[in-house]
Amino acid sequence: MNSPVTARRAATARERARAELTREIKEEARRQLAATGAEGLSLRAVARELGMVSSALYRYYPSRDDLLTALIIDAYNALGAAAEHAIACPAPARERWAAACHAIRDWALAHPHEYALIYGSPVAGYRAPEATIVPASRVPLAFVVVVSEALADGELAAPREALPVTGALAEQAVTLSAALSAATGSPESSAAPAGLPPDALVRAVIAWTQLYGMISFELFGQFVGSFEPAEALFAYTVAQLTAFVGLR
Amino acid sequence: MNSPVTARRAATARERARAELTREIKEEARRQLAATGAEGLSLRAVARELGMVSSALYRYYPSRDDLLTALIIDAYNALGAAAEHAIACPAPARERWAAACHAIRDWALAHPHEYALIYGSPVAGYRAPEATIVPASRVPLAFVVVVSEALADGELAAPREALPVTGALAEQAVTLSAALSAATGSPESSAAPAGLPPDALVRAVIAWTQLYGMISFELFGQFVGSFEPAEALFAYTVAQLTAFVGLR
DNA sequence: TGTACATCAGTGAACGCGCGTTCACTGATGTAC
DNA sequence: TGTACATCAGTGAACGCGCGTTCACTGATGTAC
Repeated sequence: MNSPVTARRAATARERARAELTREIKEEARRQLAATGAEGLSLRAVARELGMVSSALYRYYPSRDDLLTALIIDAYNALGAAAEHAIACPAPARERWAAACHAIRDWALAHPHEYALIYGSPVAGYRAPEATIVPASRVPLAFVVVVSEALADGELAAPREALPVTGALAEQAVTLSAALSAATGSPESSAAPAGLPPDALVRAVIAWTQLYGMISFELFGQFVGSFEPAEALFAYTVAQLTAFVGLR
Repeated sequence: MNSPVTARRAATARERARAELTREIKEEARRQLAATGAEGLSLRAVARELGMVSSALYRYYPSRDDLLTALIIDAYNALGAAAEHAIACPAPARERWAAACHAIRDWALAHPHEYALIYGSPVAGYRAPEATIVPASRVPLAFVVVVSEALADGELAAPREALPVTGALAEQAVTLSAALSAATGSPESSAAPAGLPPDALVRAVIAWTQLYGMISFELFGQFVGSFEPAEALFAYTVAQLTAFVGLR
C-alpha cells in the first residue's frame, strides 16, 4: 500500500490525517456497537457523530461490512492479547491457565457487544473474511500453548476419569495438532506447542467451549434469577476445568 | 381470554378463521426467521407472503415484538419438548441424560435460527417478557429431573475429582434448589426434583452450559476447519459430562 | 325465522423514518520540474 | 524557490429501498330481540 518499493520517508500531513481519521471512525463505530449492537451499527450515524457527511466514510472503508470486519478483527485481537498477557508470567501452568480464563471473562464483561460480535449468533448477511482467522485463533492458541508447556514441564497428567479419545475424533485431533505445529513453528512464537497428544488437545478444546458457554450464558442473561452474579460459579467451573484439562 | 365465564360453545367460523390465520402468520414468520434470522424478520414481508396487507397483521399481533415473543416461546417449548421426550423412556438415568443431550443438539442443528433466537446474542432493543420464563426453564428442568431421579434411585455419585461447593455458590444453589422444588411441586409434574444437593445441582448447571457452549460453537461456525463435523467431539463431551454430573 | 344492530377482519393510503451507496463537484495538499 | 499539474478528502444532492405503525373506511359475520 504505502509504496513499499520507494525509500522510507516521513509521513505527510495527509497521511497522518488519514490514519487518524481511520482510527476515529473505528472508535466511534465501536462506541455505537457498545450502545446498539452490531445490527444497529450505521455508517450514517457514525459520520453524523464525527461531523462528516456519510459519503466521506467511503474514503476510509469501502462498505459497512468492511468496517464491521475491522471491528471484528480488533475484538479478536483485544481478547487474544488479554489471554496472552494473562499467561505471560512466571507461574505454574495451572495458574496461568486459570488466569487466562478469568481474563477472558473480564474482557467479555467489559465489552459485551464486542464479545457478542465475535462469539454471538452470526450477523445476518455477513460472511467473515479470511483475515479474521488468525486473530480468531489467538485465544485457543494461548490455551494450547499453556497446556503444551505444562506437558513439557511434566505438569500435565490425564485426569483419572478421562475417557480414551479414539476414532474420528482422534483423527481430527491429530490433524489439528499437526496444523497447529505448522502454524506456530513460525519465528514469532517461541514456544512450539507441537506434539500435544490427541486426548490432551481434545480436552483443551472442550474446556474452551465450556468457558465460552459459561461466559455467554452469563452475558446473554440466562443466569438472571439464579446464578447471577456468576463469579462464584465461574471460579468453580475454572477450577474443575483445570483438573479436567490435566493441569497439576 | 376466550370468555371462560360463559358456558362452552362451538367456535364460530370467525373464531376458527382467526385461530387459523394466527397460526399461519406464525408459521410464515418462522419460515422467514429460518431464512433471514431474527433481525431480518419483517411484518411487511410476512404479510406480503400471505397475500395480505401489512396493517392486517395488527389484528393478530399488536406489534413486531409480540410476534417475536410468540416465536421465542414456541422455540423454547419445542426444544423443551424434545428434551422431555428424550428422557421419558424406561432406561437408566445416564442413558436418558445422554439422550436429552443429543436430542437438544439435533433440534439445534435442525432449527439453527430458532436456536440462535433463544440462545444467541440478545436481539437489539428487545426485552423478553415474563411469559418466556416458564418455557425457557423446561430444558434445564428436564436435566434436573433426571439427576434427581438418579439420586432417588441410587444412580448418582459425586465424581472422584469433584471439588466441594461452598460459600456464595452453595448459597445460590440452595436458593435455586428451593425455588425448583416449589415450582415443580405443582400437580402437573409427577417427579419432584426436590432435595438435589447443592453440589449435584451446580454440576448439572455446569453441564448444561457446557452443552450450550459446544452446540453454539458448532452452530455459529467456530469449528469450521477443525472439529467439523462435530458429532464425535459432541459424543465424547456428553460421555465426559455424564461422568462429571455423577450419573452411574 | 327475520330484522336491526354490534362486532370484527381486512383494505389502502399515508406518515415519518433511516439506511447504504453513487456521483459529479470543489478545494486543499502534495509532487515534479 | 516558484509554478503547473496530479492526487486526494470531503461535500451535497440524489437514488431507491424497506420498515413499523396509524387511521378512517368498507363489507362480512355474529348476536339479541
